[in-house]
Amino acid sequence: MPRSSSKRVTLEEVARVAGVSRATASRVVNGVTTVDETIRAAVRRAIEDTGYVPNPAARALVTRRADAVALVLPEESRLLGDPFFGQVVRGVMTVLGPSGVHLVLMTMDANTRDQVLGDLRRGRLDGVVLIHTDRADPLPRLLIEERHPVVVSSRPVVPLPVTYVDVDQPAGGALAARHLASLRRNRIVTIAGPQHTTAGQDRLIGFRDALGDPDLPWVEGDFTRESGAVGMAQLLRAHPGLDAVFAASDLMAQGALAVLRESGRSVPADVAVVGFDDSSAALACDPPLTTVRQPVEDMAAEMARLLLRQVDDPDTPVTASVFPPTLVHRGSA
Amino acid sequence: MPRSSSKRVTLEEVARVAGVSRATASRVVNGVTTVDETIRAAVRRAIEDTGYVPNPAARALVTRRADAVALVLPEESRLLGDPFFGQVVRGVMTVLGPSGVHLVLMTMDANTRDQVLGDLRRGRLDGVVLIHTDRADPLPRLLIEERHPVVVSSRPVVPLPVTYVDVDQPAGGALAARHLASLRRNRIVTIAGPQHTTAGQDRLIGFRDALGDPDLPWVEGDFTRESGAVGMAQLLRAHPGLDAVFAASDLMAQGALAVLRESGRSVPADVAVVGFDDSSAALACDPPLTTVRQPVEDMAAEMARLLLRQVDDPDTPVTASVFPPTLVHRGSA
DNA sequence: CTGAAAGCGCTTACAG
DNA sequence: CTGAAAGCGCTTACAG
Repeated sequence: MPRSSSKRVTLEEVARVAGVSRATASRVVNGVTTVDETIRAAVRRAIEDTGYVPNPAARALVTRRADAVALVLPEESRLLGDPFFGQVVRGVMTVLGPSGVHLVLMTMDANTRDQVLGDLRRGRLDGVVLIHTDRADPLPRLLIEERHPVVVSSRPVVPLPVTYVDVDQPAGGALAARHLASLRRNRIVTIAGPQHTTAGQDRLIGFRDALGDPDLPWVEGDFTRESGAVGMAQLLRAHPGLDAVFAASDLMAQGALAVLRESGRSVPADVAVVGFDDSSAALACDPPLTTVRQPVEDMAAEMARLLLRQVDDPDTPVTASVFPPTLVHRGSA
Repeated sequence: MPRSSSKRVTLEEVARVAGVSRATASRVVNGVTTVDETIRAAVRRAIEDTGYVPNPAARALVTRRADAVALVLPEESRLLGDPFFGQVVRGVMTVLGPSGVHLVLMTMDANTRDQVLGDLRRGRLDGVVLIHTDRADPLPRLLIEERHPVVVSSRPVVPLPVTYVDVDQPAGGALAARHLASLRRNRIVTIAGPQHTTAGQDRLIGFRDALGDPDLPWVEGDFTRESGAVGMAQLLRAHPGLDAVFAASDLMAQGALAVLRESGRSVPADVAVVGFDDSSAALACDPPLTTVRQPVEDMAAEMARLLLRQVDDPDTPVTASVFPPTLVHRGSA
């Protein structure tokens, strides 16, 4: 039973109680296997008796490990409170928790870049997971240059030797395409995501290729509801006879749905609609949205795993981990 | 301009470059005011030139400060992804960010208690903010006993000398009561929260007192949608003529709304409904819910502030910080 | 397999 | 106002 000692117990005291050197006590604490069994037992008991807990600062000073990594989310307003964010945090935590590594939460604002770099340089952070970094953000490149462990949440637009985790975006587009084709729709259009993002590009490519229609009508949105509405209106004007639309995000699908309703078309009878993300918006839609789902929590866990691996071995080669999307069948298509 | 030195720069080197002792260099770094202006400038320049960043582990070893606090959320599944959670994180971050204190995120599971206590004991964490701790949870008491800085998110049910932040719950109940009274409703009922929580008790008390009706019909729910539905059905059976209901949570109000609709009553024409929390559920309701709002983000910021104060001075007296609720007027009442 | 010793990079009484 | 020195609590070559 640990003594409720008011004084802080150090390894020194454990060594004294166990009748060994501080070095040996340290070895037992750190699970070095070469220590004699009897001695090990004595040290164990001493630890129990004294209620010893190692001082992480002292340890970090020599090991140069903080046992803490940062999770950097876009900007305050955007993701916090979004269920997507909750899934990311949960996924990361499932792998960090057991390892005792601290999850330090940050949002990307003016000083976050400096703080992250500073914390990494001074060894206050071992690595960082970057969620949805803007393509113009210099942070990933800076981190790579300084050789800090980092994992990003999607394939970078500009080629960069960085480890990332992503959903198979083209496959997601293809999933939507095949579903609409199976419904015998043949006047299909799409509201694509921003073409300066890989998600935007790849979902469009995958969708178009699976359809085998190089002339597929499409407009570009920016993933927001508003852009979905605008895009839908445009498409309706140019192709009044359309009978199916794939929106590269649930929010855009939601915007499209509203415009379709205003135009007097019913979903899915007149027009089938498929979204992307399986966000909370998908369920809020009327009818609920058929959509392409990415396994966010699993992906986040994988990001944490890949990061920890880099922390353990800085020479771990850069890798990409790509997850298969699935189609969630609901009322809209 | 900082040299991009490959070697880690220590205070030792700064001192050498500036031609002073390590002690003096340290004083400049830490903003000690008694240092001669000329010397201070020299050290500043040396820091610039060398690109020095202090090693937090070394500093922590002597100052016994981790400059990190934990935010402990209920359990994985419940809060993550809830907008409420996003507001809490944001509020805490607004005060932590500028001070450079790390926000370590944890959820309450089997080993969280041990981890928090361990991290606090070994100085890896300076303090902890506890959100919605279960009343049976021994953690708050343990933290107090070991004199660790802690702030909890609502008044504890069992008296405990702990600093907390809460909304004025009775005032919230009163707000709902006065609003319904102003609508000339006179067959008012309420679905109260769990009576083993202070929120549950106080919202009921405030509501009943403001109404001045000791015989107010009420049932007890557990804040969930399901319990709201069950409670509404019960009340409807006993008081078919009711014309207003106050639910102590938006979720319960949502459950009540469904039951009212099934019973053929229209809201707010036949029955006025008021909820509590102003959660996302309030907006998802049809009609959107009139509800009592608590300033979650401000409250979270205050929790962080109170925690930091305790960290700075362990003898800071225990305090309570109570925020006024407001009524958000929407369609349901 | 074990121990004596050096060293990680700071801060802070204590003198002067 | 400044510096020499001790000390924070560990880990880890290096001998033996």
